[in-house]
Amino acid sequence: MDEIDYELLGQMAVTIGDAARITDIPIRKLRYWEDKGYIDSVEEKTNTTRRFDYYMIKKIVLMKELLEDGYTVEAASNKAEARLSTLREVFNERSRKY
Amino acid sequence: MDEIDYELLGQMAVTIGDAARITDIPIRKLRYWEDKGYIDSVEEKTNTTRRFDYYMIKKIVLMKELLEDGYTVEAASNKAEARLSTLREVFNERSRKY
DNA sequence: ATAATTATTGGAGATTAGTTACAAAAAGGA
DNA sequence: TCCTTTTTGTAACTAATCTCCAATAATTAT
Repeated sequence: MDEIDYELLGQMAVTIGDAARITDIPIRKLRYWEDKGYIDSVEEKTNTTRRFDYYMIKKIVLMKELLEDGYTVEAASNKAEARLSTLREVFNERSRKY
Repeated sequence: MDEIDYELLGQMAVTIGDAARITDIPIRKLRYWEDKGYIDSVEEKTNTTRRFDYYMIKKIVLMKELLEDGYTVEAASNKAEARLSTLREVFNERSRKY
């Protein structure tokens, strides 16, 4: 009962407002990044409003650091993806089925 | 980069609608349980709407099983708390500060 | 310097999701 | 039956998010 239940974690996705607060990236910017394809929100059947899962929050935080370091948004996205590849696999395996 | 970041996880709380979907407990029932003090939503300064964190989702799922097993809501709540005590400690340590 | 590309931001108007509060209906036990 | 626990309904309201059209910065290229 100590380890994290990935089945549950995979289903826990936060709203864009919460994502903005957690990552300290404005809502407007998150939507822009999604428009451009740098980040993705979970596609759901039930919800019409966006949700961001643990992996994506992690990626956004990492992108933020890379941007402060001088990378372009695209480069930051690519580098973040590369660094989080193992985490992503875990999330792809146990992806939520709404 | 493989392990779960509890700082992040501690901040990822879902809406009541998502909690209902994830746990398969009706929204109305979740509110009733909260009214009675069997479960708690995170108190936030920013949000006026409820949020349930990983620990609470876990507790709700466990309560559901115990209820199906014939326990009363109160008993199920107590038993769930007991079983998840170590997980709760982790969440208390690294509680989110909104 | 001007033009083109990349990145960010604003706001109106509509929609969805969540809130409380009062109330009623089941279900279980003494 | 009576009392308590548990669950559910709904109305009226507030909060949060959505899309879409557009504008402004900032950076890079010619």
